[in-house]
Amino acid sequence: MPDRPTSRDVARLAGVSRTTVSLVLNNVPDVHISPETRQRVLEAARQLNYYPDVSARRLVSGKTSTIALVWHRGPDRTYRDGFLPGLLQGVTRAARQYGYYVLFRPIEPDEPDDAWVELARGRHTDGLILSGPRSDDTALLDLHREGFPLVLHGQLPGTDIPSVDVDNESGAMTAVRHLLALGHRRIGMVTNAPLAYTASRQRLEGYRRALEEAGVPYDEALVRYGNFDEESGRQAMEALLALAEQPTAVFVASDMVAIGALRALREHGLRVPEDVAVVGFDDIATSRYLTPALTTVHVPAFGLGWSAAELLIRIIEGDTPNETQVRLETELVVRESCGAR
Amino acid sequence: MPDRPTSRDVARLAGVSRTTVSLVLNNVPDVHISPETRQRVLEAARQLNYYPDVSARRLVSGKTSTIALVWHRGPDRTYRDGFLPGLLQGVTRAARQYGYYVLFRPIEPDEPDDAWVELARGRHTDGLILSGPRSDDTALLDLHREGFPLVLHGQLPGTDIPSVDVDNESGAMTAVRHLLALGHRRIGMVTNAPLAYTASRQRLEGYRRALEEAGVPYDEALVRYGNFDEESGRQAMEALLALAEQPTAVFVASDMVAIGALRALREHGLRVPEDVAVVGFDDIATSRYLTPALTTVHVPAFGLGWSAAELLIRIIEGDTPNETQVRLETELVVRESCGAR
DNA sequence: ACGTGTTACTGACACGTGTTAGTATACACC
DNA sequence: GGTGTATACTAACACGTGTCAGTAACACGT
Repeated sequence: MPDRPTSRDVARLAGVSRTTVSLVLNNVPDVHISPETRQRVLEAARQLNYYPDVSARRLVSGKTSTIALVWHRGPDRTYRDGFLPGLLQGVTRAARQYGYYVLFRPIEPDEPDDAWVELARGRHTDGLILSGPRSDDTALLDLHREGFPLVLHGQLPGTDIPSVDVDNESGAMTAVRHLLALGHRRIGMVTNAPLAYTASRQRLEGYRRALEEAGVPYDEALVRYGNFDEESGRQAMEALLALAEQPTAVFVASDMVAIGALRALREHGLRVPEDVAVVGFDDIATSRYLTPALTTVHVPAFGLGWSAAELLIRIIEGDTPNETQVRLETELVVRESCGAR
Repeated sequence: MPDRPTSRDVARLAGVSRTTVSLVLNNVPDVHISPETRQRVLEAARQLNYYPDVSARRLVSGKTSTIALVWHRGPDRTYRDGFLPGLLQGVTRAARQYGYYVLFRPIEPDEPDDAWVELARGRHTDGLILSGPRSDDTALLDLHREGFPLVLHGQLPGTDIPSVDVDNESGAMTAVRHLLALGHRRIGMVTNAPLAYTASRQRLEGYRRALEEAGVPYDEALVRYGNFDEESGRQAMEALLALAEQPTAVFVASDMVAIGALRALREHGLRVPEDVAVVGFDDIATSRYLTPALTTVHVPAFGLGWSAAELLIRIIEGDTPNETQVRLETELVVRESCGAR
């Protein structure tokens, strides 16, 4: 393995100083280099197959041109795994557009929650996107206070840390409005997760407001709580079916949980959508292939990734955006399970 | 934003030289530091919340402690997207275990195929995992010849570049053997992709060998070619159903393609598995939720990621493994579509 | 002849760390 | 009392780059 060429080698070959090499290769503006010299330097660099050492460049410039995506592995594994490719593609695409690299850093359950801080403190990256933030993370607040560029994917109530998320409440409203428009009045709900999760509370609130808007009284007996997975959906649906007055439609605020709900309905010999209509949330890849295909609320994974990265890079580059709390709209995807066709 | 503390600040506070700080914090062996001094240094570092600057460290040590996963976005988008989370988790887990970071670099269709070489040439990383390599990539061969650490995910016939892949042929054999054991003799096959792809050829070869082993003659009319997506599977199945003598079972070498095949069967009013048994390949997340649930060959995404990263890191650290062509075994997942239950 | 400005470059420093070679002291050994 | 050795540290260099201050040559107007 021959020694890597440095800018010194290029300078020697071109018969100029190292400074000139740097000026030419970086296309520094407002500096005069004769066309012949410029050409000689470029030719020498090409001939030696010279690539600048990014570590040295990082050290002297103080910029890493790298952002990191920190991925907390929580209990909602399945859903988030389906979400990752889109999000990551959005992040990397925006990063590339602005000339940044992307470091991917999952935090495994056996690691401390703040295992990611070294990325910031050790100058690994110029900024961080944190997916699935915890409010008890003091390191997070410290870094934000010190002005380190951060963007959250998901919400952290009570802070002004820039964040990107989907508009959960409006998404849930759209879903429930759709069921109301189809004539349903007795509409049950299964949440995606316990109410400790912000998204769960917001989706429930959307359900509530849609009912209110239509003049349908809110009935607590019709609300059950999912817990990310299929099994929790099955149990929640069982509970709703045990009611004296069964719902004619159910809004399940997570496709994964909805899969369990559909199974419970099938086990009870009930047809979807004829006997009970179902609408989900998330639009995971599987939903379109279910029988019946699941009507659901699409979450724009790519858009979230793109927005998060773009917002972060703006902050890094000192451009202070006037809106740092980005909420993307969802979209209702009508398939078979709601009975609209 | 106050200035970041450097090792010089720590040294000053602890009343020692910068060298001593480095020796203490890196726990350099075979060097004698008195317990009191050691304690003073650690205390000073803690007090200043000192983290070493990795760019400086990288520059002087010549090591980046980073590996990159290069992700070519090819035509098999859907399948590979489902594959990414597992692979990435495997890569990052192995990386963490050995103290490496992971840079994720997708190559978009509008980029040149060798857009990733700057990662190697510019000393961004100590080594690369390339997913979906192309054999016409001369930059790849150059780097390998120069001794740059590389591991391929997927195979590149005719080179000795270390690679990690699934044993496609044996996986296909297991699937077809299963159908043979269930009594089927007229077994069709739909490939996952055109035969230009190594994996397609290998899976077809597995089908062939399993038939041969059972004394069933190979009939070219029973073989059709998929092209990654659902629609190609539907068309291939249509063609098989148009045969005078229809198959009683079909091995579809891709779950995504199998979904299309199932749709064609449904459209023809045929029941699965009663009229036609189906076995897929890949075990994408959706397969278990199909109706009927798809029997398929599980591909260990996590294991592939883990193996690739571990192999790469071994190579980086100068440990020359005697086996550089890793082939992981698949596992048949029996569900409903094969009729074994 | 003189000052001014422009062009085309270069020398030297700085970034923050790891590491080698070296120094000063203390102590043991015959 | 000289030699050898272990202990506890430090001074100085190196990694490869970006950039600021400076310089030599030359043109130009008066």
